[in-house]
Amino acid sequence: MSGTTPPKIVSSPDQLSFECVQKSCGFEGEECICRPMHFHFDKAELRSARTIELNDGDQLAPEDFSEPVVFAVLNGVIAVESHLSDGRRSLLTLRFPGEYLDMNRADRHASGEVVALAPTSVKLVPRGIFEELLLKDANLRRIYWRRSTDIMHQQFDHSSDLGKKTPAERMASFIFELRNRLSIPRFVEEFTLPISRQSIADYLGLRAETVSRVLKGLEKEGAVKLIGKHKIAILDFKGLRMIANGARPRLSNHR
Amino acid sequence: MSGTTPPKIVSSPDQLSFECVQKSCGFEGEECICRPMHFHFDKAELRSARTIELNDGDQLAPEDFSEPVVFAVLNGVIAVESHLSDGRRSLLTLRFPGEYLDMNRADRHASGEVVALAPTSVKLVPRGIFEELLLKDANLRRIYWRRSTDIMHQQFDHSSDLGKKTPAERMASFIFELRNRLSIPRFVEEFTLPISRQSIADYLGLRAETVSRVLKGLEKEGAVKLIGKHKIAILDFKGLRMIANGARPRLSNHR
DNA sequence: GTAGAATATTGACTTATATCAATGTACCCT
DNA sequence: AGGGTACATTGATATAAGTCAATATTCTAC
Repeated sequence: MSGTTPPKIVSSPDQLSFECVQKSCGFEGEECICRPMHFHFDKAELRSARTIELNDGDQLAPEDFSEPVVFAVLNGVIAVESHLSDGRRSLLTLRFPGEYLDMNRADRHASGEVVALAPTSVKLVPRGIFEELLLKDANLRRIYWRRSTDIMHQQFDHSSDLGKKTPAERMASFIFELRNRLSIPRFVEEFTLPISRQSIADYLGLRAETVSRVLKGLEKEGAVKLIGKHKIAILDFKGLRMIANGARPRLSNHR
Repeated sequence: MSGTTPPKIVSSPDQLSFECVQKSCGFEGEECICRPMHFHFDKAELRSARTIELNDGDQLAPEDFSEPVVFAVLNGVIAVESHLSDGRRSLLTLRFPGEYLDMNRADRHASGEVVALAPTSVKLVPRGIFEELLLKDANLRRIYWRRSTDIMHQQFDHSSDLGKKTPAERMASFIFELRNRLSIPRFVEEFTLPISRQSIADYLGLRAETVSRVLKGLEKEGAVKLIGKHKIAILDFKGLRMIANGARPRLSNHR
């Protein structure tokens, strides 16, 4: 019912922000269906919640975990990062604008640090306050429960990527994951890779060199087109989808 | 406050059942702290829920997903299983006795089938009924929310295993994961590997042959002892923990 | 606009683990 | 108890992706 028609954006904006995502989905305000959590985090009760600004590489401070919290990403990207004792780095999960991350001190100790992978602002809602709100608001509850299982299944998909897929297949999956989670609409052809090659590698269980080679390989295959270093366009949706699903016999990715 | 003292079990029972887990934790009834969800799934409101019996390899039937459900594992093991188009199999997540799995039809379509990896019984609670109960029961709610973030962080840990760990490190992590999730108490030395080598491999993103070799390697190192094919004892906790955390320089696992 | 630093790409080489194939062992059923 | 099937182990080999090192590109700050 919003009077506006979808704006004719063909490439998504560089800066990752909720407003951009919202705009690119073609709807506004309560009409925006792409990131439903955000609006609920924006309720009056939550407006008072502290907003934290982070730069690329910044870690959330320990004191931000002194009680269980829900982080709501307004713009940028955050990740849960873990390091093995010898320094190997993994990014266990990513959160984009409009998404949230449940954390508490014990969890953090177990699984890793929360870091920003770009200039980021997150709203920090104490878990207790959030739970009270959940109890009062059936609609929020419905959305939250729905979203929670979505997130779990995102993690499952990610495990599937890491467990048995080749680098090219992981990369193809990741490109679709980005497209979905950034709510890039159909009519947008090219969009920004919001994190560095190194971070992509650490998320996909690869080395940065391999990410480079695989991206080039996908480009040679005609599946995608790289525009500069940080933008990508999917040229062959079907082909890329097949690669992501492991349908292709094999993709020789080395040179 | 329970009058009973912990039974002197030194090896855990072969059959994976809630009663066994409960017994091996050394407490009984409401005193049993190891698997809190189970008792709540055992409430009067849920007793009416259908129980399904499955054999090793059985898939939950599509009609069991016609509405969103919570599966509560009473005994055995279930897994979410996915297959890439060329047949590669992954086990995305495991659920042991006392644990639960949220599923709905859409999820299932996205992430895979639910299968049993052993003779198993699961209680099938319609999501709607479960949510009503959650609203009424603050204690259940607390436990459920707590458990939900635990499960999420279990998935994170698993991603960390899959992303950057060597086969030996994954295996070491998995042994601890089993020990924890089966609530094997300290005084129990040996316990049963509840799933096949192939399933371990598919959960850890390895091949069955590699699992074999790695287990043998860990045994040679003196970290564990294999008793028959399905029991294992941890001999060197600290050493195994170091391997799991990637602290060891490297472990030559081939022959 | 240029210098310097950070990030990304490319190349040559190594090796861990997958693969393929054979053998061994456990378990189930009659 | 024994025969057959499924599961697990062991061995030999190939290769995908990691590693190390050099070069190129992009970004930032002055």
